Amino acid sequence: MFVFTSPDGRSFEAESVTALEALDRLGQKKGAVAARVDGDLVDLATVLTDSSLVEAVPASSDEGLEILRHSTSHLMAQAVRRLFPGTKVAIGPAIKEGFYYDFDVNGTLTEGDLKRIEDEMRRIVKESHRVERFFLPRDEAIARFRDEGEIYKVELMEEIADDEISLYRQGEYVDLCRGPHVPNTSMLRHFKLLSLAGAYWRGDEKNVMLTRIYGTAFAEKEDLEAYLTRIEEAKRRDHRKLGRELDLFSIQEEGPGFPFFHPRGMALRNKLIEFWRNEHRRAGYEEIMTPLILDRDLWIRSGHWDHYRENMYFTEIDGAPYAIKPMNCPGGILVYKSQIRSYRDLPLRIAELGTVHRHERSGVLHGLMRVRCFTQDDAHLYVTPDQIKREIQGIMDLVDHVYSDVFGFAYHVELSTRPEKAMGEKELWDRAEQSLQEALEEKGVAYRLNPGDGAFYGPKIDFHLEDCIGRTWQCGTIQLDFQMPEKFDMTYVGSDGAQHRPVMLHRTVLGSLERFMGILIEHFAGAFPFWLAPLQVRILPVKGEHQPWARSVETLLREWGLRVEVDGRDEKLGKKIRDAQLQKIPYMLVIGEREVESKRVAVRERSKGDLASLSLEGLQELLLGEYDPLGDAPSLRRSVPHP
RNA sequence: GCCGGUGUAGCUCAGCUGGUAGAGCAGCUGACUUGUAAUCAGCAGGUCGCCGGUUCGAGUCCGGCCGCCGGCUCCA
Repeated sequence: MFVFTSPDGRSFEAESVTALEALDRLGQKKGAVAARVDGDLVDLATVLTDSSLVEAVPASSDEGLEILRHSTSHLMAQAVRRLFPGTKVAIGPAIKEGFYYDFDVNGTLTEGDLKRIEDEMRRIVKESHRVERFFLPRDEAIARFRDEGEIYKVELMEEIADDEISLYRQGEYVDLCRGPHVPNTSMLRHFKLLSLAGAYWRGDEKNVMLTRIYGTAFAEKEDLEAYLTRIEEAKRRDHRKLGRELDLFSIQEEGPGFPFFHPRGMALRNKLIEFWRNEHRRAGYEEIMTPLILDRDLWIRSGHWDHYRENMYFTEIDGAPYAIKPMNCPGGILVYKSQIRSYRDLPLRIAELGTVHRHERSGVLHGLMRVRCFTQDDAHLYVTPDQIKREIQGIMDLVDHVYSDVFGFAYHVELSTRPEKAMGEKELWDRAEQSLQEALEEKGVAYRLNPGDGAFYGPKIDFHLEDCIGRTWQCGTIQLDFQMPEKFDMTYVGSDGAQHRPVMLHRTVLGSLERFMGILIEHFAGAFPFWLAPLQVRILPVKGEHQPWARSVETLLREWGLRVEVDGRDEKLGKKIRDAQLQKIPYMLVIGEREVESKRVAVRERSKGDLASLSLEGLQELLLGEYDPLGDAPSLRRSVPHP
């Protein structure tokens, strides 16, 4: 006899039961899609052959959803196989917000086919097939799938070491799978196929391209609907859409990947730069600027020619070869080398808002997030080996301050290690990777390992931010580099009077102004905080005759250092308010007869609505009291001139 | 770069099975003189992404190229 116990302490004895029976007898059957037995996820049909702790996995839990989605991907594969005979199936996992399955279809699938596939899926659900696990000896399983032409599954099975292969059957459909799955196709109700995409077999562009179908599934209908609505809502925050609506920037056919910044976008960008300069001055950085175009030999020497050439643009000057810089480091290094450096100068923190050009493949361009010309908020730190960790941690603090304190972004950290085409010796890389890891662990920062994704000259810590639909983008980065100092024979004079080799840190905080602005736009849905808003105040005269006072107030607010304009159009107030709301301008100042007479303004805030009628002193207190990370910037003068 | 989709006025979109383009908003002009999310009327605006082909005739069909969108691969 075995004893089966539930987490809440109930238990019973039995000879042998299935997980489902156990859950039933422990009063936990309802809503379960699988069971957790002594910590392992298993099918409900699994026969329990030892005393164990048995727990239900409800469909709505994270694990339950994953199982539900995984099972739905199988359901989809079954439907595709029915509708498109001869289709070979590849891989179909659950992912963050749904699932996908990759197929090798004869001919092509189009979005119109998704509906048909969904209909077939519903038919299979109605047919109510049991989803059963069974095992075959490895050779037998391989032979069986090979006979059916399932070359992708065969390839996967050949890599499985076990003698027995785990398979699942639902109706006529059999798939290679570890499970667990829901016990019956009838449990799959609330799903939707979302999109169609190409995907390389095993993610390698040298392999054939398969057709991937993305979909999602939820335990409850409302959850699915809420998800679909959320995706729709999120699309309204898309920075490409808002960039056009708020007239921030544009990208033209004449320059794919080369954004044009309009006056409003420039106001935002310049404010961001001002903020950035302020933070870096405080953090002990100096600033330089280096040329966009430099002799090709420099890039051969730096290793870019060997490791980065396909991403570079080249040109010629008086018949001699030059390159447009894809990175700022070589230029920065020349500045370092322009004089003899002493250990007393270190750590040397030299920042540069460096505009770089990189040839990105056409299919990857994406609004401001992925462009071919962008300005990095770069900096290079030249340090002694024993300063490395402290400087790395200093940068991490700066990044966290900017992301968390100032903008309120959630972010995650990755440690990217030695790539395939790395420059330099492995021991140096190991040392560098270890330093970064130590810095992270000492700070207690949670991070993901991203193997093989380092820069060609060094490993890096990456800071990733999310866009409106949850895609993540690398923004900040800290790269530890032992290679360039060698290549360029960089030195400093130590206290011993001898020459020593500095270590170099490459880093960004925002990443690039372009990408960061994209994130900002999506994060705030275009409703920027007051200090960043391209236009902070719009003054709305009720009638034409109120314009003189409106203009006076405008002049005054300019004096205060604010970005302000008057809506002098011959329109009704309601229209002016509507337009200002749509432009997401933080404050509207309504000026009518009452205001002109009393020398006041009626203040409307974009999210709070009509606030109050204020005197100019009261207005100044309100506006200049708004949060501003630039603090007591001298441009904000405090006196109230009387117009 | 690869796979799928897509490309009509500044923006959002109509345009059936081929018969040389239409709406709303925005713009301009005029009237209205306006108080917290759209005043009314008129006018103007398009080589239908580009190139080529089929056809008596192409926005519509075919081919090539370019851009854009979603992925993949690659990256700040």
